[in-house]
Amino acid sequence: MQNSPKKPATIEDVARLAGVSIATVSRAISKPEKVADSTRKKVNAAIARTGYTANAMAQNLRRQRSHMVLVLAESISDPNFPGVLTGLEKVANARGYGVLIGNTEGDVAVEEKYLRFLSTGMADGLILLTGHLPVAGWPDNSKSLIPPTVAAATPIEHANISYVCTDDQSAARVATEYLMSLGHRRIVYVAGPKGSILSERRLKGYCDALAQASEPISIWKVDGDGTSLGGRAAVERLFIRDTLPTAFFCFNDNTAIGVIGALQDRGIDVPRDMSVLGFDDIPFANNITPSLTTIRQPRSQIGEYAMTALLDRLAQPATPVQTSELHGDLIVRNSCAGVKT
Amino acid sequence: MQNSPKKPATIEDVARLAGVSIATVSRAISKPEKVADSTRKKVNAAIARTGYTANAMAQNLRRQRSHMVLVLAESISDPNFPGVLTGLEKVANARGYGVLIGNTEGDVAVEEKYLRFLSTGMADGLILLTGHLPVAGWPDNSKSLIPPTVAAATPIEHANISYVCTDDQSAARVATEYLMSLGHRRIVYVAGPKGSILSERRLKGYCDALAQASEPISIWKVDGDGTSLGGRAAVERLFIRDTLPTAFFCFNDNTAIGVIGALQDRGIDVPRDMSVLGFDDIPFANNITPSLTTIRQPRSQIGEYAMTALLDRLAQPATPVQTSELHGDLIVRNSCAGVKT
DNA sequence: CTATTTTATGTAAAGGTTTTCATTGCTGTA
DNA sequence: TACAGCAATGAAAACCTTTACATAAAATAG
Repeated sequence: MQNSPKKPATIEDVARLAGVSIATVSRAISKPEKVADSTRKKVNAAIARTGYTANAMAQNLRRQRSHMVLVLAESISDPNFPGVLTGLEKVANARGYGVLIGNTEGDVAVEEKYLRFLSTGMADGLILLTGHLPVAGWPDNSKSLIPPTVAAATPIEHANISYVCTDDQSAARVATEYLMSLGHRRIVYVAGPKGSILSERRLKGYCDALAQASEPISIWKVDGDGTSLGGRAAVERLFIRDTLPTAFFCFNDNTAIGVIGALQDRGIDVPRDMSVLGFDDIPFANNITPSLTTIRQPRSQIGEYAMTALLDRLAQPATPVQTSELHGDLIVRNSCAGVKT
Repeated sequence: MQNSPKKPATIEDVARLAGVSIATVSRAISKPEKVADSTRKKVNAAIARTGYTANAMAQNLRRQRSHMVLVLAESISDPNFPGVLTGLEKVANARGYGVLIGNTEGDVAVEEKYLRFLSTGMADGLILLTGHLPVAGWPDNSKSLIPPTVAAATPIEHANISYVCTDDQSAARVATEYLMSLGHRRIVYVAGPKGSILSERRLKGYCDALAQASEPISIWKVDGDGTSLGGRAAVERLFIRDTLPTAFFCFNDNTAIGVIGALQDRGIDVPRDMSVLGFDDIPFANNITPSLTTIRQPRSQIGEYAMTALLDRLAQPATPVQTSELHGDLIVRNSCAGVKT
């Protein structure tokens, strides 16, 4: 109720009001059992009266910890991002950490800026959603100290970096097997961006499934770029040929949506005439017509695991680098059907 | 090239190496013109050799500024969020500020947690994307100091808070006029969530347009909730009645997508039989069939304006509270057509 | 009742900057 | 020649905590 003071209260104000030393106030807050009941009560009363909150910067400076984690993302518009971030935030908050987001848009200069930021000590750890090291050779030949790092959603193979992502290969195998179980034999894989590790991993699963078939089925891969436009373009290129596939397994849902759109434009009914299967289970997968059969990435879980791995490492630097591949479920909706006889 | 040191270099290390005092090092960095050329060169060399980066916490403590802004969002999955955030980040980064994101999911406890966080001084300012004050009565009856605040995307009417958002009313009027120009006279407004300020603002614009018509057109409003399911439900309820609308103006694109889906399920062709118009121009608006005619919210611009307003206020506390309503464009695609004769 | 341990508190250093103020050595003017 | 003014630098205070160490008082053991 006091008229708002110009300056926020410091620990010294509290100490004076409570008639104790600042050390006692500090202890009353952080190690209450170390302080006498009566004093603790006085201190708490003083805190309440002054509206005191400890200055985080002073704490951080003293403790040499910022209790912040930097998340570097290629693009926050990526439909997978919100889910992963939710998971990241959930465990970060639970453990008293804040989450800082850096949106790089693939710009190396921006990445470097965030790296410098990191070296100012404003963050204790780094989560990479970019799928690559911030700068070539980092951290090995970097002058500055680098903090614990974990890659999420897209794996990064590096001795010093844990990663957690979907088990793309198994999931892609399951997806392809599902199409095969519907009778499809001409299944095309619409790939992701050139050089995408994720696309390679999914391609492998697709090949695995094909290899297991009783009769031989040949691998059929066309290029894409992970966007719906890329999906459309893939369809256009395919229709120049004589033989057409009966099913599409797409690198991701965006691609699948483009494929479906292009097929519909050509008067082809999905799933009656052709089947389309995606990957990701983005929020919109259920909103298009036909609703999309796809693999669900456990986004939130990926975030939770990644942050847990990072914070464990922060708390206990000796914790070994570990990688987890999480299971992705096949979500059956209406974009796949039995092959036309 | 030196073997990585256990501890990061401090300003003292640099000073020793350069043979000057720490004050000079500090000046050489922040006010280069205040220091002799020869010394500056020595200092820079020392900085390069040590790989020194100033400890941000110590700087912040001393300067009483964290150079961080907290962005409180209801949900980072909101399709408008990435665009706004991009704008926010753009100007924040350009002006040396970091952006911290708090995802409240509408949980008051979480909001309060972030508010406490704010009062620790870890952020200098607050951007509210939530559409409401963090806690009832805040900041008026709050004990703790509250930092400069601006609301973005959803206006908050408060004497102490600037806001920047789309000029919903004008945009909604333009949208409705467009439908009228196509010959529609039975236009239904599918509202947003109960009590949504945004929905009210758009409703007003819709009414404005109707009021201007040469012949009287009656207002027709049905409930929705801002989701595609809400849109579907609205259609179901509508089809119990005798008279049907010829056009839908929807609170947002998600609603519109639900409406289109429900209409298609009933065998109604959009736009031949009925027209549907959305609001937002979310990334997916172009990916559905038919592609969605809608109002584009200038998301990135909203973010830029909001952050500019906040940082201006931070730099110059006397800057008056100001509100901006930005123009939203009508994006004509394929979900609206002339009324059937 | 003394000697020892335990408990509660205070003092002061440390954490890494920025910035005010004081000092030194010049340059140029009277 | 002396002095004002200026440029370059350094010493030290301030920012606000946490915590190691010291001290005093109280409890326990012998």
